[in-house]
Amino acid sequence: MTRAKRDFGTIRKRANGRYQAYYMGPDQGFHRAPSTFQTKSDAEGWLAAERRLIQNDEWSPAKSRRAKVRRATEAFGPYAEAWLAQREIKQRTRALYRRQLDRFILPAFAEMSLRDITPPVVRTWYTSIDPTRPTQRAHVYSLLRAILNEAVRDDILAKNPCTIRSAGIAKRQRPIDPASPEEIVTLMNEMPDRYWAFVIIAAWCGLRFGELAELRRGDIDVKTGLIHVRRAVTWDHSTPVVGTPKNGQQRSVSMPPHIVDVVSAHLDRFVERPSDALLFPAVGDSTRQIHSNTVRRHWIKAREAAGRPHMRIHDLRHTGAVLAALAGATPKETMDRLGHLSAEAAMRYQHVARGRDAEIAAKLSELAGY
DNA sequence: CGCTGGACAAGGCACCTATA
DNA sequence: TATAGGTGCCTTGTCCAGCG
Repeated sequence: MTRAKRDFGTIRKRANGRYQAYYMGPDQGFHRAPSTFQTKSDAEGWLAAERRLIQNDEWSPAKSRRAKVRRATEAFGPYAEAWLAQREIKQRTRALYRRQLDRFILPAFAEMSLRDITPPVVRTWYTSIDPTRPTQRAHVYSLLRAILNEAVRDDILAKNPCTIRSAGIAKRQRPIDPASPEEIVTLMNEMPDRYWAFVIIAAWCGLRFGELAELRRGDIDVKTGLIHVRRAVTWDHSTPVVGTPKNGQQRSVSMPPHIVDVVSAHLDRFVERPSDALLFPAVGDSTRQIHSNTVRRHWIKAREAAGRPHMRIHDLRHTGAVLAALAGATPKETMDRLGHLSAEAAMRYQHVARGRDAEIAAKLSELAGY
């Protein structure tokens, strides 16, 4: 029986002619190869591989690695179900993930073992998802990546096979294209007069639809020109739900002086006296908030007339943000006005405004005859 | 019968926080 | 500063009921 001592590990020839290898691990424990080897060089190869793991700091006791291999053959389906069940997320997000799993992810991967989900497999799957729905595609990809990231953290996978660059980022489809002051006037005039103030407040003060729909007489201070945005309405099926504005940010927005008259006339003509009377109530029920589809129906006609057939109601808010920036508001001031929490959101409008400013400067030069 | 307000589901965009 | 992981809300398309 020979026993060759080496600089890493030991190889021992057994009586039956096979070779056995073992070494002392970083954990100071004794680790033997799971089986003996036919040749000495096979044993050496095993030792070299173990040593590389230690050097790369990827080593773990062989026993637990075997457990890992077993778990890696676990099917994706059950793993994903457990992942979703254990996640602490909002009901709404859970429902979203459920749909995405059922429609896009499980049909492709449910039966596969985690180990068999390789980057090429993911790539092939990714290209099979409708690219004309980029937001959905990015979201679904993100979800798969998040689940497999958990498998990495669980030490089931060494690396996440979702390696497509930027695939999880949903780019905005349309550039921010605010309405000009002239277009705002046209849009307003093309709407029924009970919505004039709606358009003008959205465009010049940048309120969200849900904030406008929940505005009440008491929120408007004609004297100081302030609109207090304290609440917003959302819809749970057919029931209006009143809460704080998105991000929980209450704020007060100054009306530009030129719109105060329109707003004040609106209060006189269309709003009931009590301070909790809605500015834009549902038709036929003054206690109920207007439904977005009701405004939209008129909006679609108005935007055609204004030559902006693709403009959405929410784009009026963008308009408000860009106009503020154009008027010289700093990013911080724009944030406060719009109720943003992050500077990035405000900066987007600042950029658009800078582009506009350059346009205006160019027009001025034209006027001057250059 | 066309118009209007409204319900509803699904998709998309806006915007956030944490973290590397 | 970029990316990942979440969450909220708006838009779109379609269908339906009530009404003049």
